Amino acid sequence: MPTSTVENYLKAILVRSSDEVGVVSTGALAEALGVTPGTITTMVKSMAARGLLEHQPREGVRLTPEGRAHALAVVRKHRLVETFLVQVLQMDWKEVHQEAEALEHAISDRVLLKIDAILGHPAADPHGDPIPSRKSPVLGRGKGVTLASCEPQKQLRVERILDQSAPFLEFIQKSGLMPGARVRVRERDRASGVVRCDLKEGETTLGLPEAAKIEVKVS
Amino acid sequence: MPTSTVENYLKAILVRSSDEVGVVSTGALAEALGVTPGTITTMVKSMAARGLLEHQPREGVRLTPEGRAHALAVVRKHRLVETFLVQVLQMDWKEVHQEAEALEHAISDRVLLKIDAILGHPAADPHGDPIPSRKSPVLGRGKGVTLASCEPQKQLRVERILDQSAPFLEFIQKSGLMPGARVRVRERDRASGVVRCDLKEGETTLGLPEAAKIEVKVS
DNA sequence: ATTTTGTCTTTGACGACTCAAAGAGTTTAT
DNA sequence: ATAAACTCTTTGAGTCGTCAAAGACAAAAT
Repeated sequence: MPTSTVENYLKAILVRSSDEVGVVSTGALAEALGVTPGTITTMVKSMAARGLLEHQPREGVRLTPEGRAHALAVVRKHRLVETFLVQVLQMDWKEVHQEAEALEHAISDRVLLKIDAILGHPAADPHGDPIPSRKSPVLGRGKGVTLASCEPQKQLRVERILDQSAPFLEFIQKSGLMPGARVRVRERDRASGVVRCDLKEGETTLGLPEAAKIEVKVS
Repeated sequence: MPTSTVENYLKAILVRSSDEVGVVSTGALAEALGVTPGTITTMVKSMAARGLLEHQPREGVRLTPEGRAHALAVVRKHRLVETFLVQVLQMDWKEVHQEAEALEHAISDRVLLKIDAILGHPAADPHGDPIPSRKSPVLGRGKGVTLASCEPQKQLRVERILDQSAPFLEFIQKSGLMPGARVRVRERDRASGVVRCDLKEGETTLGLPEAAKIEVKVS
């Protein structure tokens, strides 16, 4: 049974292996996990020895089917727990990511099944991130249109928030841009790097990089 | 912040320091925690250095106020989680102890507050163990009468089960001796070591050591 | 083609937790 | 009172996850 450290490594690799080959550099992992590059090399070697991933020295790392399956299970746990914390325990939207970060390693499959059932087998968590089911290799990230890339003036619906940091989520909450909200891009100015949107509660303004973290759908 | 290992040591000491002085031998801890005596000595020294307990070599160990407070917080977490798993997640009575053993180290105080509120601030967990509140030094164990020590023929009510092992809990469940159940000792035979009880569902028989694990109250 | 720069790996070390086995202290028995 | 038995501590060692610093490699610049 992998330790929670190993589970965090698996998750970090999975989330960052979006391209076809699914290779992640050890440097990117060091950055993501907040440890030194040497630590990554050491851990990666031991995980490779355990069959969780393959390591091409100086190239990068790729999950094996087993590693990938385990990583997906952890992500599933994380997202179901987040959903549970919001819907059942009524916790604040911007706190649950941090809480789930700890709980995902402590919750058994038995408990997870109960949670999943109580929630009615949800397809997405409170940030709009899809919840992988027990077998599907789902994990699309940033495939869709965002507030930075959509056509202006169209009626949109917020689908997903691609940044779980507390300050960003707080801004989202304050401005009413949470998943499900209706929104329309009134004006986007490449020169000033500003996006101005209309929504029910009024108007809001944000920078282009921030707008790129809000996935939307024409509605 | 203590690691979960340290929290388990604290809990083990608290639960075993029932007498006045509150001293626990390192041998008893080794037994309880399933590690070798040498390991206990080492850990105990480092915990003493951190101010969580006092260690009289070859005498035993006693929690400091700080250690005791932390131990109580862990026990509170454990018992609230157990109650939550049974009442909200509808989990099986005999599974929740094991689950809570992991969750008690991962759940934040924020989440605990929500759980406590949803449950309506319960005073006891599903086994009848009292849930310490944030300040009270409550932790009586085995103070009351048990099926092995009560007067026969009296109408009793099961208060508390003093053994969380799955096989024992299964027996309790099967025979209907769960907390709250009405029961009467029909006959107790010291020679054969057998206690025979009547309850609504019929009759049940158990050994004296087992009967001593069932705390009751005259009703 | 060399050098520089940047990234990745190796090496030596440490803290937390653990064991096995040897040593020391205390209690009990004879 | 001395030995035997029991309990506790010490010592040496191992695993896991980590760092700092030194070394190796590859890509980019001159």
